[in-house]
Parts: sequence; C-alpha cells; structure tokens
Amino acid sequence: MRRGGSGLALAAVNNKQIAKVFEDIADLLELKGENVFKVRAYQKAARAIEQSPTEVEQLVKEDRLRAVPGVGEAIAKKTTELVQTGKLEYYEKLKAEFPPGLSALLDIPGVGPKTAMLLSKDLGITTVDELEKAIVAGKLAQLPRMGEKTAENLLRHIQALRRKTQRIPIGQALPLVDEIFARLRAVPGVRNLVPAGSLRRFLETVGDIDLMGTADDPKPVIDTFTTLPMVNDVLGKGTTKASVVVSGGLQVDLRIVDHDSFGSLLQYFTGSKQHNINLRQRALRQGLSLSEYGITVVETGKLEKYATEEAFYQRLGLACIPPEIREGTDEIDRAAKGKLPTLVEPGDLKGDLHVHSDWSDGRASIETMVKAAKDMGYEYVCIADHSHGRGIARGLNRDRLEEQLAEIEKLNNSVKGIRILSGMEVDIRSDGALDMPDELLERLDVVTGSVHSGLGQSQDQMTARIVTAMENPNLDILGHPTGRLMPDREAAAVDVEAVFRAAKRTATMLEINAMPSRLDLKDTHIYRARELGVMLVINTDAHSPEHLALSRFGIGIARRGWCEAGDVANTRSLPELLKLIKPKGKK
DNA sequence: GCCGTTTTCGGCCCGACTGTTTTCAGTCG
Repeated sequence: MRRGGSGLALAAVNNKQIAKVFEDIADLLELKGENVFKVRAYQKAARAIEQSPTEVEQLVKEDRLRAVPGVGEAIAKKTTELVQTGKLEYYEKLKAEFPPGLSALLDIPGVGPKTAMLLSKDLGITTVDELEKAIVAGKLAQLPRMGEKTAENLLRHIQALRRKTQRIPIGQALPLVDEIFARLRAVPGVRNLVPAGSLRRFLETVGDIDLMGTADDPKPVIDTFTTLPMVNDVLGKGTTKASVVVSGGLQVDLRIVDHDSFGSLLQYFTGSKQHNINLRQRALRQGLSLSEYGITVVETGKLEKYATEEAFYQRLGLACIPPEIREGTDEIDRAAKGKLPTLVEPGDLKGDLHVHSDWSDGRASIETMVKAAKDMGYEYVCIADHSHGRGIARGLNRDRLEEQLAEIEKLNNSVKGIRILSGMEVDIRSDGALDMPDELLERLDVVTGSVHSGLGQSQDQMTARIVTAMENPNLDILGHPTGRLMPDREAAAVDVEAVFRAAKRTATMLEINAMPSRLDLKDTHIYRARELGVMLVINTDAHSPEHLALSRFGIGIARRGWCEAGDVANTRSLPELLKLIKPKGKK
C-alpha cells in the first residue's frame, strides 16, 4: 500500500471500497429520482464487484473488467478511474448535489427515496436525529401521505435501528438452529425442516434466521416455536408463520407450508436475491413466471406447484443448483450447460491434518484425539502441535518433538483402523524462517506453517514473510492464511494474489481453517485459489475431540468457493495424499 | 446503465404489505 500526501500517489482500492462507491451512487441516484433500472444497474455492479474473486485492480491491469457480470462500458470506465486515481469525479459531483448524511435516512425501514426527499425539501431534515426530533415535535403529520401511524412506525424503526445487533457469525447461528430443530422435530406430523436464506447459502455471517418446514397441521409447530425456552419476544404469530426474537437479539422466522408447494417456497426464500432475479429473467424467456407459489405458464395462466427444489429447477431445464453457489454470478448459465461443479461434501473427508493435543495447547491426549478422529470415520489424522516459538501454547522444542514422534510411533502400533501422521504447526517467524530446524521438519509427515505473531507488519513485509516460508521445501501447508479471528481480529495485511501464486509455484497447500471463528480463507479466496490451481486442505485446528466435527464449517465455506472433492487434499486416500506431499523433495 | 436463442432498442422479477387513499404510491424482501 502506498501512502503519501501528493494526489499523484496511487491509492490501493479494494473491491469492497469500489462496491461501496457504486452503492452510494445508487442511493444518490435514487434520491435524485433517476430511472430505477439505472439505479439497479449500479446496485448489481456493486454486488458483483464485491463478490469478485479477483481484485478489481488486477482486472483493470488485465483489461478484463467487462467480464464481471453487470459491468458495462460506463461502469468499467468509472471503475478504472477509481482504481487509477483513487477518486471518481462523477461520484464527487453527485455527492455535492445533496446534503451530507441524507442517504443515511434510507437505512431506516419504511424510508425510501421519495420519503427522504420529501423530508429534506419540506422540513429540512437531513439526518436520522433531526427526523427523530421532528416526529417527537409532531411535525410529520403536516406532510402529504404522512399520518400518525407512519410517524409512530418510523420512530419505532429508528429506535430499533439504534439497538440493532450486528450480523452474527454462522458458527453461532447454526448450533442455535440445530437446537430449535431438535425441539420442533418432536412435534407430530412435521417434516422437511431446513434453514433458508443466507444461513442455507452458508454466508459467514447472518442478519436473521429463516426457517422452513412442512406439516400436516402447522398450528402445534407454530405454538411450540413461539414458546421455545430461548425465545425472548414474539413479534408476530399467525396460522402459517411466526417471528420471534431469541436471547441475543437475533430474529428468527419460521414458516410452515403444505408439503406440495415446499420446493418453490424453499427456493424463493433461499435466494440470493440476485440469483432469483436472474432465474426469473431466464424463465420469462421460456414463457414461465416464477413465484414462491410455483411456476405459472404465462400463456395459460396455469400455476404448477413443486414439492421439491429439484423438480422446480428441472422444469426450467436446470440441474438443482447447490444453495451455496446461488449468488447470481454465472451459476445459472453453468447449470443450463450441465457444467455445475460437484461440490465437496462432508462425507468426502478422509482425515484431518491439523489437530492439537495436550502436548501443546490441546485439551486431550494424542490417543483421545486419534480415537475421536477414528469415530469420525477418518482414515488418517495428523497431530500438529505448536512449535516452541509459541511459548504461551506450550510449544514443543526439538527434544519434546523427538519424544512425541516416539509416542506417535508407539500409538500407530497399538491403535488400529487409523493412521496417525506426525506433524507440527510450526511458527512462521517475522522474517519468514520456520521455528524448527529443517533436519527435524524433514522427518515429519506433514508440516503446517502459520503466522501467529507480528500480525501488524506491513503488507509488503507480511507477503514476503509468507512467501519465504512457502519456499522452504519442508512446508506442506500454509495454516490459517490471513489470520482473521472473528469477531476481534481483522485479517493481516497480505497480498492474497501474490501468496496464492507463490503457493502454486512452490506446491504449497492452503488451509481452509474450519474453526468457525476463523474461516479466514474466505469463499472468494477459495474460488480464486482453485482458479490458479492451488491445492486446498480442510482442517479443523481441533484443540479438543468435539472440535473435529467443526469440519462442517470448512466444508460449507469451501462449497461457497465452488470446491470439488478433487480440489481438497484430504479427500484423498492416504497413499494419494502422501503423493501430494512428496513432490516438495522431502525425505 | 446493462444486455441479447425474438431485440444493438426496448425492455429490465414478483408478490405483499402498509397507510393513506377513494384507486394507489411507496417500500420491502
């Protein structure tokens, strides 16, 4: 990243920042009363750019910007200006047309562009605080189409907005859903309980939870749901759906429908929004109109119901698209051409290559961890304790590592049905050196290298440090590559593209760390790594036997990155896995 | 502003709710 006071300095602009500019532009154009389709074009481009697995800076360099869906001539030109100069004149001019802060009014549910402009023009309101004061002073009712009820609702929404809880990580949401479902399954006649929305698509955080199900009689299911022990507040309760707030402030919606229309409903509520828009656009060309109720043949007006998503997609000439990739990129085209990936599944994993024991900071003995791995049905497991640089984690020095190797050998003779691989999660020191002599690392089956200290290094330093480590022929896997720890620690400044290219060159695998607080190799990272032909590995970083089951999170995020079993090293049988490690010239 | 298995122009997803209306505009998911 370059710094400097001069306007000539090139600003590094990341995808998120570019997307934010286009979202802002969409808001401002909306306020301006521009053509809604133009507004939507900016919104669509913003989303596509945010989700782009490749940094836009890279795309500009390679002149591939137009390949991003929704980016045409005008937006490509603006993006290029933004990347090259760090500024966008069009945006600056547009912003100057409105009082600052006005678009923040759009965050209030119930306030759209028309209302925001009305408030600004007639009452001079440009901030949320001013709006609140005006409502309390009873000034709102004098405006056209604004009654007492509207004022009351707006006030409530403003207050709710202030205490709104943040999106919660999927690592917290999923166990909560498990618990709710366990209780709802006890109700007779209930079937098909599944989460929908962002949770089903396995987004790393969710804003609320949508649950779906079918039942012979919805009433007892709804009743059970609204009286669950974790429910703090019931927002609404009807014959087929209910909304509650659970402890922690998270909203959970449950919808119970007939068995025969479940497919279209689930499809609709799974989203994503852009996926559904694209799907409907395509359906219209086939003379079909889609809704949550089913598929309507436009010509005859006849509604067809679908009990399963498979049948729903099939009617449109498509294979059923896995929820994790329904993000409105090119998944529909791929489905139409029969070129959907066969995504990796939990049952594909044959081992875990990053497991700690009580030799360092794990909570269980090697034997206990190994038996737990065997219970998972694994063929192999790799003990990877910390190196001594991690003093706080009781990292192993060379003597204790020697002892541990002897212990593993002993256990391999006594424990049957699973192979214990020797390994280590060795610290990558600040200069890129590994925290254990090469002659010892050479003797290990699998070596994972991780950055645990000096996380504040500059991007150039951090990138060079990691690349240096990967150039060590003894390093097989780069552990938790960006170091993000939710919710407190941001990813380290690292040039992901450069690291991935170095991984390819040095045949180093990248770890998809399944620990829900990490998941630091993100969906877009995974997609890009695959594109570059980098081998991935899904590990849990388990510190106790229960942690081994967290692999579900690694699988979920890998699926969002379009990962197939072949992209993941630990879906291979042991001999095949060892072949992947060999080419680095060890032993 | 984007985009093309009818189109380089003329379209652009769908249904529901709310509050204010006397037939609907605005907003949401």
